[in-house]
Order: sequence, then structure tokens, then C-alpha cells
Amino acid sequence: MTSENLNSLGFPKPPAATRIVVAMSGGVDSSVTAALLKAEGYDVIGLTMQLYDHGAATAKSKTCCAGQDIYDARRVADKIEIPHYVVDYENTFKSDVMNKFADSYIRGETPVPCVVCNQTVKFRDLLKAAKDLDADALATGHYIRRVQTAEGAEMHRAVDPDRDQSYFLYATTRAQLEFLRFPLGDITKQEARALARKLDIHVSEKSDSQDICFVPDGRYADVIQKLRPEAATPGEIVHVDGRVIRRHDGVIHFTVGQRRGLGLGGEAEPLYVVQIDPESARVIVGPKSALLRRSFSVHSVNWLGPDMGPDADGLSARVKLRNTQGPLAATVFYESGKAEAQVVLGEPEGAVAPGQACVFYDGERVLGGGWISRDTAGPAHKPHNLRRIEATSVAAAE
RNA sequence: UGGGGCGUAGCCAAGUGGUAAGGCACCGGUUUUUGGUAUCGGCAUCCCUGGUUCGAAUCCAGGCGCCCCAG
Repeated sequence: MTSENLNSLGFPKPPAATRIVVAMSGGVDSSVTAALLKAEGYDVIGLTMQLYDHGAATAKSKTCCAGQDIYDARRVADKIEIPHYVVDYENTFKSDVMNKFADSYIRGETPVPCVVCNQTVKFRDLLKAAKDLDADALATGHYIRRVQTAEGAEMHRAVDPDRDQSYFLYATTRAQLEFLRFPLGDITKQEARALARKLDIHVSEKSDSQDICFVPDGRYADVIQKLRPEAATPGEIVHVDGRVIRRHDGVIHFTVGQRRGLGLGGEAEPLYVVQIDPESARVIVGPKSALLRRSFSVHSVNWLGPDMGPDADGLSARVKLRNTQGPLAATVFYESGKAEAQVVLGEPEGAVAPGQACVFYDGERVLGGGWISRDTAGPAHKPHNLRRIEATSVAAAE
């Protein structure tokens, strides 16, 4: 079959015979996605997830998946004349995303709920709903590219580097990727908004979503304490040089690399959180130099690259440790099928925070990624200093 | 109360007669579909009282507070 026989989404049949479910959040991107596909003649069905519905969140404008946004999605669906359904995923969202978010913080990690949300409610549950509707594919408004090859679908960064969402989508499985389509991966956000205006979609100027959608005022700790009231275990803030500086209200308030909010003044240079130990409820702080790390391991790896055997030299790649950071040169040690991988950075990097995602790239292609492990991501200073303290106390005892 | 020293923003600290550096912390903005980072901006009239002077955080006097040395 030649490419001329395929429609724009890669199916060997006319758009009218191709059923596409579009995940509609009520925002600009997914609305444009639905409108574009409809305009091309596809058999489009809009689905909107209801994920939570607390008063504070529905009042927010920069979120998705509740109150006003569901209404917006419905209005767009009406405008472009497609069927639209709201699916209630409040329970699963709470158990798979919100509770896991809280538990991660309690473990002394810093979670990325957006990755988990895509992994679960979006590409597991919503995707299944699409299949139940006999859809040929599920399309979303994510800025990511799906590249079809003879070996299967590959994930590539979006053409708009400022909008690329690969950091949040690396955990998409190959099977899921086969079924997914991302029409906006080839255009810029500006172009998407222009299209929205041209198609007369009422949300064309709606502000982008940001922050954690289920955290109303940026006070994520409040949400955790509501979900897990036992989470607030006070502890000590300890300097890497051994000084116990002050007490804190619980490790959930901290993240590795954090500077502000520590309230630790009087030092010559700023202090950062360099390690969090949930067992002892200790937060270790130190100067920026104490933050630097060169290697760490990641777990629950989702591999989207070519099959690899054990390779002592590792794979020369680039990695992202946070969404808003250019890729870093690194060597990735990974064997196909394994859940673990080792990452060695070309240059030491600060704030390698356990619980955050590490995404691997080969140029524009997303090779996958995993979660930064806690056990290996502590600062090199910790064992050194603990040893020194122990040695001191032993000497004193003798 | 013998000798010496000190008292500048929450902390550290420059400034020794000319109209209050800087760092940390804190607060606010920007950036950002995670947390965080980064960045920009804001943030004192100098322990008190009186005096000298055109002018004092800077000099003098007296208080108050603190530290060190000594017997």
C-alpha cells in the first residue's frame, strides 16, 4: 500500500469511514484538534473526562477537566457538530493520580502527576473508552509527534520546541502509541490559536493550563494533608556539615533542589534541599555544590527506542530531568525489557530529584524514560558526612 | 564596675563627618501543563538621650545591653 492510499491519520480508508475519538479538555488545543479532524471529514466523537469537581478547582480558569472546561468542550462540540460525551473518571483519577501523588511526597519524592495522568486515566481508561466506541484512533491536542515507520510508531518531539510535551508523555506504551494520534505535533501553539480563531472556536484565546490541575492555589501540601492526614510528621532540617539548623512541618513540603521557603538565613551562600529522608523525617540542606550529581538510576522504564542488548558502553543520548530544561548530554545504560536504567550525565547537574521523570532522547526521537530513583539520587556528601559524624561519636565513646 | 571590645534590617556584614554597600532570609512579578530552579524588583536611618557641626551611623558626654581578659 502506498502512502497515497492512506488518509491524513494513516488509515487506508476515507476519513468519513474513519472514526476518531478526540479527548476534549475544553482548552484551545484539543478543541482545534477536534475541529480540524471534523473539517477533514472524519467521523469524530468528542470525549471529555470529568476528573474532579471541587468548588475551588472549578472556579479556576487555568485548569482542565472540571466545571467550566467541560462546558467549554460541550460548546465546541456543538459548534463543530460532533457527538460529545462526558466520562466520569473521578474515582480512578483520585486513586491513580491524586493518591499516588500524595504517597510519592510522603516517600520523600517529588512526583509528576501529569505523567501519571496520561499513563492512567488518559491513555488507559479513555483509550479503552475510545475502543469501546469502535474508534480507529484516539486523538489528543498534545504537542508531540507520532512518526509511523515500518517497525511501528515512534514518538518524536513536537516541531514547536517551546510547546513540546514529550516530558509528560514518555510513559506512553508502544501499544498505546499505535492507537494514538497527535495532529498538533506539527504546528506551533501560535498556529493552533490562529486556527482556532479561523474556525471561530470560542476558546481561541483561553489561557493555557498550568500548575497541577487538582491543586487550587499552588498549595499542594494542603491537598496531600487532606488525602493523607497522617502525612505531617515534623522533623529536622540538617546541614550537610552536620549542623541541625531548625525543625520543619513534614517532608512533603520539600523537594530536592528547592531553595526558597526554607527560611534559613544568615549563610554566605543560599542553601538548597539536597536530600530528603522520609524514614527519619530529615531534610538535608547544603550549598549548590552539594546538589551536583553525575549519575543516578531510573526505574519503571518505558522504552520506546530500538531493542538493545547489554552494552558496556551505554547509549549516547540526551536526557531531560524536568520539562523546562534543555536536554543534557548523557550516557544511558539500558537493556531491553529491563525496568531499570542507569544514567550518567556528561556534566554534573543540580537538583536530580527522586520521583521526577528522566526522559531519554536521540535527537528528536523520544527513546523513553523512567522515574528517578530515590536510593541512588542522594548527594555524594551524605555518606561522607554521616561517616564522619559516626567516627566522631565512636571516638568519643572510646 | 580593674582592663579591653562591641551594639547598623530576621541573620551575617560594609561604612570612621557628607547625607546607610553586599550576602542570606523574606515578600512580590516574570518564566513554566509537575515540584523546583532561574530571573527581575521590593525590603533599615544605624541601642537610647543630650551635645559639637552647615551636616554624624561615623566626634564628645551620659545611659542601657552584650562580650572578652584579669584577680
